[in-house]
Amino acid sequence: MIATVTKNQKPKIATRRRLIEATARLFSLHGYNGLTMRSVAKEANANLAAANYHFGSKDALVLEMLRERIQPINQRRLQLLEIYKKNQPKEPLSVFQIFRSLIQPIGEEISKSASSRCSLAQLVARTFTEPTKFIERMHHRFFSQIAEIYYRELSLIYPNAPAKEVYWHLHLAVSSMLGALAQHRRLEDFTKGLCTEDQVDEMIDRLIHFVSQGFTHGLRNSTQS
Amino acid sequence: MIATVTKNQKPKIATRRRLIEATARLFSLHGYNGLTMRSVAKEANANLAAANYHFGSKDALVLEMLRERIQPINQRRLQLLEIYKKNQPKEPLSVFQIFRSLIQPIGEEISKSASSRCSLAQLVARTFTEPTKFIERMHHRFFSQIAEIYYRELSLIYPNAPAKEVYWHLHLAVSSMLGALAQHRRLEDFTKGLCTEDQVDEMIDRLIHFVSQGFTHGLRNSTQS
DNA sequence: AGTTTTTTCAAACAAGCGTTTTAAATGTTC
DNA sequence: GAACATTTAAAACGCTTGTTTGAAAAAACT
Repeated sequence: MIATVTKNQKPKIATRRRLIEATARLFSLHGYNGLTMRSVAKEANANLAAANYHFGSKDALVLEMLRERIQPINQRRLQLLEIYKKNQPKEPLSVFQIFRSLIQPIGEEISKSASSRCSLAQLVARTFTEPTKFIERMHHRFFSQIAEIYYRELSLIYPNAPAKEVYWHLHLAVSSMLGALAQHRRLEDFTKGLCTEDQVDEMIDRLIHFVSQGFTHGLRNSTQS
Repeated sequence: MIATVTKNQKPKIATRRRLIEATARLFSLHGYNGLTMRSVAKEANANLAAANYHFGSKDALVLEMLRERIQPINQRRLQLLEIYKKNQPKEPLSVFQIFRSLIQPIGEEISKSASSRCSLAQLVARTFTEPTKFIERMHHRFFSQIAEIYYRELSLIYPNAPAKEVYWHLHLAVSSMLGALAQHRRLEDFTKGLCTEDQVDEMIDRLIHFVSQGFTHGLRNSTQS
């Protein structure tokens, strides 16, 4: 039942790859419920049964696709945090640096996948709006630990601030980030063409500033050390 | 086919009401695709055919429900803007007041509907993530004009700022608002119980501050008059 | 070579979807 | 009470969904 490659590790990985890529495209366009096995098969030029053969179920297919997309972003986040820390071993990170490390990697991945730029933004954002149970599991698996890391970094800057206060604004910052990613496709329409959807770098840059400022100035009892 | 009440204006409005209420609950929980006519009928203790009889189609049912929810909020927004203006006819509105008028009405409606507090937040937020075409129509019908009004108000405060700049940050502010509404249900989980989901007023209050600060300090060339 | 494993393919499965259609039941008006 | 419009009720209509099946094709291995 399960595909186990014994020796030659690359017998015909093409189909499996195409299925995942197609899933990513269609998921970001239409969400979980809007994605059908038949549409995936068609988009990937594969047979309907292929997806079930390679992944077992629709859930497993989408989950694998998400894991593949999200994990590199999270690794890059931690990497950026480490880089910033090494560059200034004496002083603690700034709020701006922290949110830069959180948001920048998404921008990098969006820019990397040249075709259909906003699809990854849509994908990440949709991950937080889809109500399905398996997405809930997803969050606990991929986002809960990284959220904890960022909470710790921020509370290092505001050692006297109540934990509740830091959590509140981290929550708002993350929500803003996700909202901005989700709404990005509407940018051009919303601004009557003044801002175009392909200005991903500018969006990311502005978003980092926006969130940092909101966090810094919105924080009550902000007894910064 | 279409229900037209001739004389006695309230023949049996109960079913129609229950259908809309059920639609609101299920829509905010499961989105458009996750909402089925059968689940609506069951939730409303009505027959499967009742919804189609009263509204004609699933689209029309959901659209009517959304209209009923969104229009009072938009009216209240404009009303708040007018009130603030009357209270200070000489000086222009502040950024804080503008975003207060934008966000506060949602909090009021959430608090009003005592049962299932976060459902309206979910509902409004979902309205912006659902990809369905009829929701796109929805936006142009109910949100495009009010977005224009808020752009004008903000550009009154920053008369020298480029339109693009104001649009950019209004977009970010609105995205943050929607993100915060969408993520509200995750607040308790995200903050490990420190912040509870029923603290709607606090969330709204913090959100207004967060967004105002992000807008004010994030704005480049912010030559405030 | 031959054998076995892996992959593809077309077809069918049961279940759920929005909608329509019938009829009966209920309420309203004269 | 009769005639009417309005509302329920149950069943069925096509259609799409995720998944399974069984045989054919391809690839890998000895």
